[in-house]
Amino acid sequence: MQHLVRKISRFMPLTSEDEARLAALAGAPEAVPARTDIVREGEHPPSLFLISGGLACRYKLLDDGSRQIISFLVPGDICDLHVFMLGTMDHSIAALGETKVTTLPMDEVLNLVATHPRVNAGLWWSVLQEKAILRQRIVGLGRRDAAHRLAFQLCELLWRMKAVEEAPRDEYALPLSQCDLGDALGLSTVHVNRMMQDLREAGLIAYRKGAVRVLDPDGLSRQAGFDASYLHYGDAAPEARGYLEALAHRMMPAAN
Amino acid sequence: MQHLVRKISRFMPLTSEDEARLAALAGAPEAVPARTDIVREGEHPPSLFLISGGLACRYKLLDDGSRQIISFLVPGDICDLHVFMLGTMDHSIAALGETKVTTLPMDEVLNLVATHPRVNAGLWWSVLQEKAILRQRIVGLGRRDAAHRLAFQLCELLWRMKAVEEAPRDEYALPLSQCDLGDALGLSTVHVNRMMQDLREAGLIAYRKGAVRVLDPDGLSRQAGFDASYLHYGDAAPEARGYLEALAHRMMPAAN
DNA sequence: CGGATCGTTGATCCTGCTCAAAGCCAGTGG
DNA sequence: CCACTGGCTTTGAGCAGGATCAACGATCCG
Repeated sequence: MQHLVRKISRFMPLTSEDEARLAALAGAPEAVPARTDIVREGEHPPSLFLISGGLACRYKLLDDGSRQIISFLVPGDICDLHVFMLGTMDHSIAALGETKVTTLPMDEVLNLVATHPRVNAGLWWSVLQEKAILRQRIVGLGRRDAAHRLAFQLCELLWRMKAVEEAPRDEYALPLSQCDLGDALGLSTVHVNRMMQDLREAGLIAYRKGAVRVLDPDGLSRQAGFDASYLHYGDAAPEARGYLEALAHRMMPAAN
Repeated sequence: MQHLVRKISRFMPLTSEDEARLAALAGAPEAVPARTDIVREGEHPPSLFLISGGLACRYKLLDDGSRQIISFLVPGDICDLHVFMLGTMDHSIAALGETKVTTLPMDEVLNLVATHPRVNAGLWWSVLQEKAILRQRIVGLGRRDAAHRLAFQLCELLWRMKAVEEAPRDEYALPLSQCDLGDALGLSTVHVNRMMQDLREAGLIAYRKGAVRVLDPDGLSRQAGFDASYLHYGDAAPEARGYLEALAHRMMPAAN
């Protein structure tokens, strides 16, 4: 839960009451083994799942058996926030390495967001950030070559991990095979391997036992054409604050 | 504005008051010439722009001068709903053919969604639908070949156009060049041309003067591997209704 | 030790890109 | 009315980024 608070705080500070109420939602983290589905396409999960450790991914399987990884979920990300509104999952979510998942009861979350506008805004902001990440991935898949895509992905994960304080000294856990990476980047395993070697030989990254260390963040960013502004950290709209105060006043006249 | 109401109604019916209040927001539609930017990357638009006719796209330009079209905007889509919360646009939006744009004053929209939970839900639903469309596009770009991508895109636009009643007899306006289509599908103009010919020769579509007629929707869907469920029309979560009623009660105790 | 999974390397192939040129309009101006 | 122009489509030929296929080494684990 601390991860979620950190992520939202990157956008807009929460009050200590907000944080306390959020923390009160979370049950005990549950360990999900590597390569296990957390939510499957077509289901309608009864609660929300918060990634509180490890790494997961959204993916779809195709008729021909191939798989496309749509996005990665890092600690602080919520698997199925959208089933607030949508009936069924249109994709699956799986743990990549061993992953910790915290269950948040749907009705309590609904109650919390109905009474705590900053929490509400923070959760919706994370939806918008995810959307921005998806857009950026489309650009990469459509118009960048393999080397750029890989470097970009490593940059993005570095920034997102840093935002939740999971990348000390520019090093973060990346518990996935080159095959997984290929499924995410729209490349073959073999080609991922060769690109990875290039990055290592260029002295930009080191990779050992499921963890990446970015040796030269600036160099890697330059090589990737990476500009973190699409992640919108610290980029709240001026209206958002005013809107929230208005909402807070409307919803909780006694408390304000 | 009628388009937006139709789109939202595909998800959850609005009351006649909701519709009236929405309609009251809209000023006169303004014509934007083809190939003109509506919103540019880096800006922070002061109002919301609703596409009320024609066709627009979100896109990013890359350092090397190439362009990736991220998604298409059909009538009823809102350009910059996310600047509710995010400070700056991380991409641009341009009219493809001549497009009609209606301006919605930000503060009035904020006021409306604060008091009309069904409208609020409908707008957020459209954000979630857009997200689902982005995910599907990632799958296409990462793992489908050129023929599938093109067929899929034509299917998606057909379904979205039908949802806002802009595709009578399976025909809809597609005012863009094959170059634009290539920028959307991650293909070269030349290759789009050849794939298009294949579809025509297969008797699946006809294309003349900026309009596509889908001659065999089932055949095209089969060829594309298209399954419309990701668009989530008519797929509201059961919780959504209960949540909305609770919100409505909380926000407007007098009105309910 | 045997088996499974993953990383690495080399050889070959193919989808789709690039380059180039020619046809096809629609608009424009003489 | 016709020549000219510019944007778009169409076609052909050659090229290349990355896929595919296949094999081998490394590591882990029962």
